[in-house]
Amino acid sequence: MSDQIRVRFAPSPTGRLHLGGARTAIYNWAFARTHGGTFILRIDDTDPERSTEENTQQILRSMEWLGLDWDEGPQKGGDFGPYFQTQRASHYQAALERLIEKGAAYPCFCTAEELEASRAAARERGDSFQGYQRTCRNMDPAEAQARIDAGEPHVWRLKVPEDHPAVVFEDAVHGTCRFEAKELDDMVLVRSDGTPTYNYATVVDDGEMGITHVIRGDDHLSNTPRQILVFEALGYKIPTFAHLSMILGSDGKKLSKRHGATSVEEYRDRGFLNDALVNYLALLGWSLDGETTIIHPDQIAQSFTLDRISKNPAVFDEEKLLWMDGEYMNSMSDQEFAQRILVPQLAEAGFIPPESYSQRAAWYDQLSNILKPRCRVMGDAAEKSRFLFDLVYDEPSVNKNLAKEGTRGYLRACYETLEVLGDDIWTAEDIDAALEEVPVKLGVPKKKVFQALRVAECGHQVSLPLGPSMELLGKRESLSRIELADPLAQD
RNA sequence: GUCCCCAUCGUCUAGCGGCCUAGGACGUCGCCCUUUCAAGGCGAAGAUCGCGGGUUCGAUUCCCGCUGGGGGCACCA
Repeated sequence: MSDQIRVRFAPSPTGRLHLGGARTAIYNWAFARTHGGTFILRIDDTDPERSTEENTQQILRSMEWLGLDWDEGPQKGGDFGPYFQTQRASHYQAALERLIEKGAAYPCFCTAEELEASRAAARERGDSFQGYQRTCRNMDPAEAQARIDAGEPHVWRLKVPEDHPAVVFEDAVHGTCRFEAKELDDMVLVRSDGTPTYNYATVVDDGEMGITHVIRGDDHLSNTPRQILVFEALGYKIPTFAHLSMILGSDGKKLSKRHGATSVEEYRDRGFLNDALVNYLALLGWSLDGETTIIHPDQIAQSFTLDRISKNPAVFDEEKLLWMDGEYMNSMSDQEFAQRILVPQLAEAGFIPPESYSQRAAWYDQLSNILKPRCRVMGDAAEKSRFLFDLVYDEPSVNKNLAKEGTRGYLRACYETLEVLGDDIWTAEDIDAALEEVPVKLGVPKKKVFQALRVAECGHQVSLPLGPSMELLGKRESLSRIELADPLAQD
């Protein structure tokens, strides 16, 4: 029974995949995976004005990057295609014909102006119902046909049964939802240009694709009763609905561009890990047990249930995402971090050739080891290790730690101590051990000595640990950096 | 205007009538570690569970009203 589950994510290619959409996709995917169901990707491109091929590709790439693999859809195919609404015109047409035959749809010749006027009048009167007044509903069929034949523009509307009872459905996250039938007017199914409306196309597709659970944004909750009416008219099995609350910006308003980065690819480009983003987004409105926060995507794909989805809208908190991304980085092995993050980042920054890992694997692994706990996003890796490739003195750091009385003596003492170390024992432990004696001998606070040396070696008063950094730099380079800094120091 | 949805620390949340002197996580603030920055360890502050009525021996949990947010009401999705 559980293997019968079929869910879909149906984005409109009117823009990039944004965080809200991504979360919806994650929930659908995780739900399908957890229950051994089928995850379908469908492109709802019925809006020719705003839909673009580029956006479609963009969305597919974001889905792939997030690791949300789909079983049916673009690039995959499937038995229920096509998976682009623009290619499904014949299905909508056929469904409309069935409705007309059943007397469940009728043509309406009202113009947009007439409808607007009627709506305005209803508002004037203070009517509670301001929808379509069913002007054309009872038109003589012969007259209607004559006007159609004469080429008069018309739309097709759903003929909601006269005495339809209230529409009641059980939403998986909201519980029982009830809408009085009188609130629902005879919605437009097909526009005068022959294209289907969203609420119609969606139902035809969901019905024909055998969707069992519709997991989507809260903004569709009010559309649901309308859609149910269409499901009924078409004789499709009505799926279970699960409406997700919205993702808000820090000001409590719906998340939008003015809150900063909102698309998946922006986060990818800023160096976030896909798994961390999926983990974070999944937790924005869903919880495993209320205690666990780090849940790997493959674990989410094994334990996702609809009953643990929260009803409240959630504020997107980038700080927490940043923290989580750091957690994912820090939990990688040195080797994985080196190959997946460090080397690519250094190559991108132009410090090393792209294929240099194998030549100095141990060196990169070692660097990764001290880098990992200090990174929140990928870019930090190159930024925090650039001093190894390109020494740049930070003015404030030099002024505060190097351009001070006595520093020349500190550096020389360090130099002399390190110089005598054999090349074969140039390890962080040896370096640290040897250096330990310097401030003691000089009788000065170790902080003064080490911060001066740190700036000499790394160019900045904040850096990776000194010993390991010098080991990575090598004896020759480390010593020459001390000499190089000599002019900056003082007696 | 009307219909609908939502309401627990600054933020994400646990809670599905007594286990709650409301738990976890991010963030914040201390302390420890320490030659910097992180990471890690320990700890603290932070929520009269939006407000007011009920129901009940007992409400964060159930019901009603209010308030505050949000969404729909299109030949947009």
